[in-house]
Amino acid sequence: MNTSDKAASGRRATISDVARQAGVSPGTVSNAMTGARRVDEHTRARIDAAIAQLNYVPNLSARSVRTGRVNSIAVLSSMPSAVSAGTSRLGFMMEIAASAAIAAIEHNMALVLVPPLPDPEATLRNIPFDGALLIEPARDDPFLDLLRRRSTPVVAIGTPPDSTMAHVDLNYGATTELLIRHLHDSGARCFPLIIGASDRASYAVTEQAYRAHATQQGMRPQVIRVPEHRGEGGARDAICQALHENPGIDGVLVPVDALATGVMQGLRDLGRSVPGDVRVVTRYDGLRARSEVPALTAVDLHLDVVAGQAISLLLRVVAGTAGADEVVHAPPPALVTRPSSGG
Amino acid sequence: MNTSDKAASGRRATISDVARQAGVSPGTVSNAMTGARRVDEHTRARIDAAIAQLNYVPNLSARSVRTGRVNSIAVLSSMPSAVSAGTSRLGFMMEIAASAAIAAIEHNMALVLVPPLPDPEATLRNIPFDGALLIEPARDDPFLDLLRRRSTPVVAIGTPPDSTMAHVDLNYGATTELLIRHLHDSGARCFPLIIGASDRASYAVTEQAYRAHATQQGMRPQVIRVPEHRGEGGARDAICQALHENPGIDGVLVPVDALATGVMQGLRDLGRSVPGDVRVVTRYDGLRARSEVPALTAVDLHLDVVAGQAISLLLRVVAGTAGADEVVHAPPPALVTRPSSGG
DNA sequence: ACTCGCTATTAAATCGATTTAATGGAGTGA
DNA sequence: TCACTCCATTAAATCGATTTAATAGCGAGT
Repeated sequence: MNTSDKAASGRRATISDVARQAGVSPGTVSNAMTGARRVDEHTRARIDAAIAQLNYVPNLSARSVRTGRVNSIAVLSSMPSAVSAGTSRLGFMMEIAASAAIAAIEHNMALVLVPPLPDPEATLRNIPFDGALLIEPARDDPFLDLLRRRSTPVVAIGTPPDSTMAHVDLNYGATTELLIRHLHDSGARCFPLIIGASDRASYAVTEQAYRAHATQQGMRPQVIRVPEHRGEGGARDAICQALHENPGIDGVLVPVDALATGVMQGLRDLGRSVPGDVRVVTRYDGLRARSEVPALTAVDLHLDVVAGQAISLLLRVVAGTAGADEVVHAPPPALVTRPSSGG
Repeated sequence: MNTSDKAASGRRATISDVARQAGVSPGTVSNAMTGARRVDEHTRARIDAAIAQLNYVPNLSARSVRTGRVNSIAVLSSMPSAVSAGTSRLGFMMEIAASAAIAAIEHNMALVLVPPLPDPEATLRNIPFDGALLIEPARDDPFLDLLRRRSTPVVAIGTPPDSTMAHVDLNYGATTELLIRHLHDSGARCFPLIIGASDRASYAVTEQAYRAHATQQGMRPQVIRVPEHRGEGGARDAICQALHENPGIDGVLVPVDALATGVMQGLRDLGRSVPGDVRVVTRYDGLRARSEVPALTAVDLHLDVVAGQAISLLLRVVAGTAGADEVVHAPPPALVTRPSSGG
């Protein structure tokens, strides 16, 4: 059944065990497995037999020490968990992660999940990865700085605050215009924009598109910024106050889904009907948007495609065949009409 | 700013660079970092200073070669993707993964996502992990066999088909009884059970509880098994045929959410109203159940808690402080009443 | 003064792979 | 026959950490 004492002693077979069994040197086994150099056909056959016989599985850590690559990609999001997680912990990040995991594995890369945490530095110190997917980073994103210092390849999903970074463009402008036009078409003439208070490109672009629409339509623009860490509660308070000051509000543009459910709570508290009195639209078409009553009109961002684009861009950055500031564009967003806007 | 030529040459600092800078040996630096042995207070201070100065981050692969541990846990699901993923790729697995990632990181473990794939063997060969979370394994689960051969520690979520394996008990029996009682209370007197065709403990236990109810209430039991790979379509066909043969059906117990949405499609096709003509209940309260119209009555399985239980059990199995057949019990399931059952 | 024990430290071995530089043999051409 | 190239293979160096076994220094006990 076997060759040496060591190999029989129950521990995992090593490349040397295989080499001994096949009557070759470890280097040759390595070449046969990785394909780094040619190996004679007959020799290769003996090696393959030995591998099968010893049930050999290469030690990936040992390989990584030499190659300097660990074959894994991290998905990072520093969005406060009040927003990114919520009760069911699903959402934007997990939807991307699910598709990214599949795309990654097709390139023999593992996908590791790095949830938002109080101490990002200590967290990253213990997780090995060759590159990272960073989800909609804010300007003061704690992960971003760490990754820069480590000079780890990064691809952002969504335009990053400083544009000197490879990313997948999520078409923030087109998405906002889609939502605004729909709000307008569904009869809304006076609607505030509710966004988070941190400095994200998505907020900036959204605000810009919103203000453009307002001036064009002669609507008085009202941009409400809610601290992200307050989550739903902050949005609820915000809409209540806004309606108190201006009862004529007949719609709300609230791109972040967690803030949207907060708005819905506020409207229920005030006894306003949706979509009768107020039409509500949000951006991300996730669990929250769909299980709200009534369900929220949202946008299909094609996140499965986006995840695939991000992974292949990242792999190219890691390999050095793409610049560290290359940009790819997500497919055009598509409106998903639901009852919250009268659809 | 630095010490040796090598350290200045732009490459990542190693433990030797730190040692040189602090005027000690690499072994002492290692001891200071890992806490394996005592290190004098003053020495430690010099080492900490050197670490900060050189921006040293330990090479995790090198560490792993020695320790034999890689500090990561895989989440595996071999449920065919027609069921586990679906359009939006969310679901049971991702909900567990999200909470498990947080629980894992709190123990300095990374969580890697391993989606269902055509070639499980090749997949696992390239992913390093110390232990695995296996989601509701079937009897012929391809991952299970691989993990056994590698003698990798595993914890199943949900009772596995052969019970010789550590797992978190998801209370299949109690869950089914909850759903059946609710169906009965909502007026259903003749309802089939629709489950997948593969050999899972959840199906077996569910079927048993269902048959017990049937004999007790004098209802003719009808258990319909749908091939899992056919997903929604299979369930739609199944309910259509069942209603054709027996128009008196006034409810459906369909625990798998992907099959439940198939049933809803079938009922729409036949023009049956839900919950008016037929009451429908499912088990997993995910995206599908919530975004169905009308939304489906389901069960809160407390998956966030379950994920935490699974991770800590797995860590104990890895450490050897828990038997490879230990069982922990999930919190009792709670009914989530929705319109599909008239709630 | 001498031994014993204890602590902090170090030099060297080790983990399991990849990669480099060296080697031997076969084939070619003059 | 000799010199030369080409090829598959190997021995040894290497990656960066941890761990073992050895050592120096010091204080206490007799």
